[in-house]
Amino acid sequence: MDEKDDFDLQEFLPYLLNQAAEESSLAFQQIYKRRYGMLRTEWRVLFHLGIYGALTAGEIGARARIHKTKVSRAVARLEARRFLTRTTDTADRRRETLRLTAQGEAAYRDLRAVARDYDARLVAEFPAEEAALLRRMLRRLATSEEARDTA
Amino acid sequence: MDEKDDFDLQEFLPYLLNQAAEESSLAFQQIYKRRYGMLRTEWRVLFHLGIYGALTAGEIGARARIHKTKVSRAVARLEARRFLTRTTDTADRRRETLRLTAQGEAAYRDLRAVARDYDARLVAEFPAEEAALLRRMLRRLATSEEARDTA
DNA sequence: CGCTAACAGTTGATTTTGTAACCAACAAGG
DNA sequence: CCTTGTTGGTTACAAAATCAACTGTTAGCG
Repeated sequence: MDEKDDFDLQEFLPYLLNQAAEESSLAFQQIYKRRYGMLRTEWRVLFHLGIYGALTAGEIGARARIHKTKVSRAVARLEARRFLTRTTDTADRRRETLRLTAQGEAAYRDLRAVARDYDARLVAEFPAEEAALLRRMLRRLATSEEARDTA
Repeated sequence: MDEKDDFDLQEFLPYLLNQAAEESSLAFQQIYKRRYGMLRTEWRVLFHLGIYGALTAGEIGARARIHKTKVSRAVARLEARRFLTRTTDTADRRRETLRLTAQGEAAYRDLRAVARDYDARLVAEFPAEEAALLRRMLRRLATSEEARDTA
C-alpha cells in the first residue's frame, strides 16, 4: 500500500509524443483553419495533391493512413469550396481522380510556405544533427508495425 | 508552372509527430479500451490520480493540458464506473478532490505495467542515448510556447 | 454469360469533442 | 453586508470522428 510509485507519465513515449504533436500542430492549425476554414484531414489531402499531383481518394488514404470515410468527407468539403475537382476514371469507373484547382494550388503554395517556415522555427531549437536524428526516429516510430488493419 | 515541388510532407515535423504519436498509441489504446472501456482522457486522468494521489479536476487539467470540459466528462465516466470518488472540499466548496477507489487503483496498476512494457518495447528500437535524447527533445517540443491560452 | 466476391467511395446512426453559456461558491472593495 | 469579478466545474448545442451498412463497379470463375 505504501508502495513507491515511480512511474513517470511525462516520460511515457506515447504520452510524450501526443503532447509534442498537439503542441507543435497548434499554431499551424490555427493558420489553415483561419485562413481557409480547413480541418486537419483537409490540409493533409490538399498537401498530398499539391505534392504528388493527381491521386485517388484511396491512394491518399493509404499514404497518409487516413480512414476512407474521413478522406471522403474531406474531399467533399474541399470540392464544395472549389479547391479540387474529381474526374471519374474511364478505365475503372469506381475510381475518381482528384486534382487541385487553381485556387487549390494557390492555397497549397501558401500553406506550404507557412509549413516550411514553421518547421524551420521548430527545428531551430536543436542542433542540425539532432533534428535529423529526431526525424529519423519519428519516421521509424510512425511506420513500425506497418502490418496493421488494411482491412 | 513547371516549378519543382520539393516539399516533403514526411519530413514536416508536426505531421511526423502526429503520425508517430498515433501509431505509437494504437496498441496501448486498444488495451485500455478493451480491458476497461476507457477513452484517452480517462486513462490520463486515471494515471494522474494513480501517480500523484488526490487531485482536483482543475489540477489534472493544468498538468496534462486537458480542457476542463474534457476532464469533467472523463471524471463523470470514471466515477460512474466506480474508478474514483469525489469529495467536496470543506475549505472551498467549489473544489472536488478526486481519489481512486480500490478498483481504480487496480486498473491503474494493471495499465501502468502495460505502459511500462509497451514503452520499453518502443524504445528498444533505439540505442539508449538516442532514446534519452528523443525524450528530451519531445519534452521540449511539448512544452515550448508554454505561454498559451490559459484563459 | 451469370453468379459471387472484392473494391472505391458514400451515407447514416451513434459517440465524442469543442465552444459557449451557465451555476455555484468564493474574494475583495466599498 | 452587498455588489462585482473570478474561479471550479457542469451542461447544452453544434461540429466532427467513428463504425457499420450501403451503392455502384469491376474481377474472377464456373
